[in-house]
Amino acid sequence: MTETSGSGDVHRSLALLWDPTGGPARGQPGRLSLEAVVDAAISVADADGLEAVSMRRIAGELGVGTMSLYRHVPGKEELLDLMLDRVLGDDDPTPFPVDWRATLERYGREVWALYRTHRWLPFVDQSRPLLGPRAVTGMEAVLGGLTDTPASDTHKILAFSMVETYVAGLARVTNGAELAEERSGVSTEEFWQAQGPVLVAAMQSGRFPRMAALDEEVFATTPEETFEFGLGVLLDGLAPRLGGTAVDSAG
Amino acid sequence: MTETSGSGDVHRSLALLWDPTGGPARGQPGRLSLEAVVDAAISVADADGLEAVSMRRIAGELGVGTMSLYRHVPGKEELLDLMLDRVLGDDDPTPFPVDWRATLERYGREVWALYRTHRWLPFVDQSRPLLGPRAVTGMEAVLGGLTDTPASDTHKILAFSMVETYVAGLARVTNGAELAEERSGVSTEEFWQAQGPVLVAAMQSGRFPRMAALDEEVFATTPEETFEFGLGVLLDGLAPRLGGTAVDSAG
DNA sequence: TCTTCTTGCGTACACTATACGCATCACTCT
DNA sequence: AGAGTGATGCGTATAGTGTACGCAAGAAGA
Repeated sequence: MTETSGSGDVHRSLALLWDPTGGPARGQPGRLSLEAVVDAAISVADADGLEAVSMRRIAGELGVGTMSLYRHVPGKEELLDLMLDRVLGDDDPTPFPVDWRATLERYGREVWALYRTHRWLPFVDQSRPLLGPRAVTGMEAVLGGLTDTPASDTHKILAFSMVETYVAGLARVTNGAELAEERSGVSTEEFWQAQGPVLVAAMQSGRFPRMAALDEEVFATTPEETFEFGLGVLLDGLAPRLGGTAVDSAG
Repeated sequence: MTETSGSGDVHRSLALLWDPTGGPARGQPGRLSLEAVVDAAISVADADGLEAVSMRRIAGELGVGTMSLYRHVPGKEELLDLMLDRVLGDDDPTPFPVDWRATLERYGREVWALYRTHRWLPFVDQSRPLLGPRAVTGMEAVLGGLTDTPASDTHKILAFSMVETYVAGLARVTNGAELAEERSGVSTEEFWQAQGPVLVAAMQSGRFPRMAALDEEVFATTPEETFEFGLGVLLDGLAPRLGGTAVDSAG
């Protein structure tokens, strides 16, 4: 699976993000809308993955010509940015408790759930995130939950984005494995078994004693278990930097 | 930037990874070799990024016909897998100290350095990692450094891959921003300034008081500072699970 | 020498994004 | 009502992608 880039024309994308009003009421009304295009793209991505999202496919899904899409979206990169902001959800989030640990924990779980629902999401490049209204709203809500820590704003942002980065990375691995399984028809188990013979030979060579001694079930950890482990590590590691108090738990 | 997938024909790739011998000495000797193809691909990726790595481009770089590459590599996905194992370096790594914290710290720094040297690397999908000889060698070395912890093998692997996942995620963001800057000619600063007007308007709306109150320099953290923060958090968070002792440091 | 096997590669096909230009139609102004 | 304006939908064309197929050339074994 190959990475997909966002961020084309910044001004144009921002305008579409913050001002989705239907434009001037001159000329033909138009049966196609920006919202319809973005929604169709998300449907395709949810159903068949990010690499199935092509302009032809979206247009076909909507029953219009391919180039008609370009009347509402500057290009594919901008479309991806719009998809990102769209899936963040419409409604105002329920406020976070004023408790940095509970806030970051809930935020981590929400992001994880979101990335698991839209499995293409962690594969969209976010190195230049366009700040849409929903993204800003969500960030504002998280900041509201972090007001109980004496840490600097810089540390708050660092903590916030570290949770995001880790969860996105884990979701990439998890979703990638699932999608590869569905697409190739080769299950993850079969995939590792296919590597078996070579690995067995390597193990028997005696060059990798510690790897050879590993129990097989070591790699059987479920995504949810991995996520819980990781989230716990993050919160415990952030504690000395945000809480000023001792570590709360261990697992 | 769009995500690139590895993992095509597993058996074929594994054979190429572990047995790069030149094949039977029948027929024409052949001036092209697997190693040359992989090296050329890495050169292109280092110079112009992952999306510049096309079969035509690699062939052109080697002065051969495009389809000649397919005599040595089953396809592009397999080529990416081979590139991955190749950049892990040839030589045996210097052994890790028997100290889980020092080991994971050094491992994290090495992975970070590697991902920063080959900036395309964190964009290659690793959800189905092919275990090449160099990858196995590296993992064996890390396991050797983790023998001082009473934690289970499962927890060792979890800790190990958590460092990998986080560093890869951070490198994706960092490298992605740099590459976008070089490719588009729009600097990161200009990019954020382009978002300025819209964001200022949003801030002045009063709907985002906490975001509006953020100091500007909050987003000026350098990649290295972010990495150091993250690595410290990880090690501190892993301590109660691996060390059985109290937290060592805070920053 | 003749057969066999391998390499190199030209051509073709099915995809991708998107630049350009034209016909169509609705609304606004005269 | 009629003319003018401007946006919409979209057909065509271009430049790129990965790769299946088949053929010519040449070296080693029989």
